[in-house]
Amino acid sequence: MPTSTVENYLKQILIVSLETNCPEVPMGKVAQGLSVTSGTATTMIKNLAENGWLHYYPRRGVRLTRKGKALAMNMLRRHRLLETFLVETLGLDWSEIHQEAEELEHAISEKVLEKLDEFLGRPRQDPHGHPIPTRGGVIRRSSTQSLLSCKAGSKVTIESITDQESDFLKFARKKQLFPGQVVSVLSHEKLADAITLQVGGAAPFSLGSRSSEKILVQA
Amino acid sequence: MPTSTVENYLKQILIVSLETNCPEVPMGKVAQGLSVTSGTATTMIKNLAENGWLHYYPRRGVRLTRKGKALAMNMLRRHRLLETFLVETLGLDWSEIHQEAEELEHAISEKVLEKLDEFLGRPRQDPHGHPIPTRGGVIRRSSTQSLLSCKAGSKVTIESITDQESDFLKFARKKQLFPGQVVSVLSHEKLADAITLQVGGAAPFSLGSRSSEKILVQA
DNA sequence: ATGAGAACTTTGAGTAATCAAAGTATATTG
DNA sequence: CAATATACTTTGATTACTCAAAGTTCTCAT
Repeated sequence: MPTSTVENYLKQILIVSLETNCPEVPMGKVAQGLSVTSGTATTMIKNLAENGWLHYYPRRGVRLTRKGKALAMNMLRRHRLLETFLVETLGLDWSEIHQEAEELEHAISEKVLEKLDEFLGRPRQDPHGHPIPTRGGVIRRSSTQSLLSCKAGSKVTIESITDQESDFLKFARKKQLFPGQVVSVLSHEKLADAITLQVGGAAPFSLGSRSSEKILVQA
Repeated sequence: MPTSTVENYLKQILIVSLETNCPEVPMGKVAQGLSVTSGTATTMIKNLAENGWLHYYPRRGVRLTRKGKALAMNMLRRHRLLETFLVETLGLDWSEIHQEAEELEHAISEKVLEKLDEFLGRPRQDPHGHPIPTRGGVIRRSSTQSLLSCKAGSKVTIESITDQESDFLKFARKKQLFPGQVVSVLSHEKLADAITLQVGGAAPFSLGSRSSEKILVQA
């Protein structure tokens, strides 16, 4: 059984490699992400390599093995399911759940995790809008997701606008809604059929479901 | 912040002192309850004493300070609330929750614990029937005795099962021995060390003293 | 191409927890 | 009371981290 330190290192490496879209992660990022000195990271990484969690290329970086990636994905799944639980079920604030989940993810068993997933209705995204890996360790690409399905508090990047109406596109452009833009979902009132958004530092505004489902986003 | 090892030692000492109804706990019980060698327990206890968690009387035993008892009670609260959550909300089996809670209790924050308590409707007892300490660290005691002290012919209600062994709990459930069940004591042979019971309409069966003293009841 | 600085590794030491085995005190029992 | 068994403590070693500080390699700008 891997210790929670091992779990943290692997998860951190996975997160960086997903962020940078590159499987090889430099040592500096590892040390920095885990708030340890670079010497500590080197020692630990050599140990992880010996145990088959990753490949270590001295002075260049690190790359997860299949086994390492599987565990890291599982940690991401745990983390994101727990965050979902903390917000959806217990009503904790969006801003305070990360640290909580960070602790709990090492303590929850596979069995409890499955029950939790079931209880939550097998959510596809956490409250931040990040995709939750499947039990098999796969991240379903969320590009088909529309703004309509985003939860309040999530932060998403616009991928495309699925409408050719020039009026709508003009409106979208005026509101800075175009691919690449980062949008904060301030609220999502299902009953009022309204999503309130903010783009950059501009004033917040609302969209109805008709409009928001035309906007495809990525977490 | 105490480590989870510290938390475990203190909780174990509290449990034994509640069971034996005596605040002083011998080293042997500590080592045994935590599955460590006696030497390990001695070393650790000396360290706990230095940090004000307990008083250490060499070759006699150990007694929690107010500070130590407060933390231990808090651990018991965490443990029992988590067990309740695992059974009530996630539907885990009664017999498998102890080990799960054992891990989670060290990872859950005070804030999440309060939200959980609220979500569960501030339960007073866990699924085993054990009382859940209040936030202030107080156990509301009810007048209970063990099945061992019941006379032939009496009819009692099970309040709790004071054993965490998964095998025993499975057996107990098979025999319908769980909190809330009404049990008729058909006979109690002191010399044969056997108590014969009937639960509901099922066939009568017998328990030895070892087992029957683990079952706490109310008249 | 070189020398300064960044990025990384090595070394030596510390902490928290553990065990096995040897040592010591206390209780029991002949 | 002495012999033994039980309960406990001490000692020395190990594991899994961690840091600070010294040492090494690489990159890139002049």
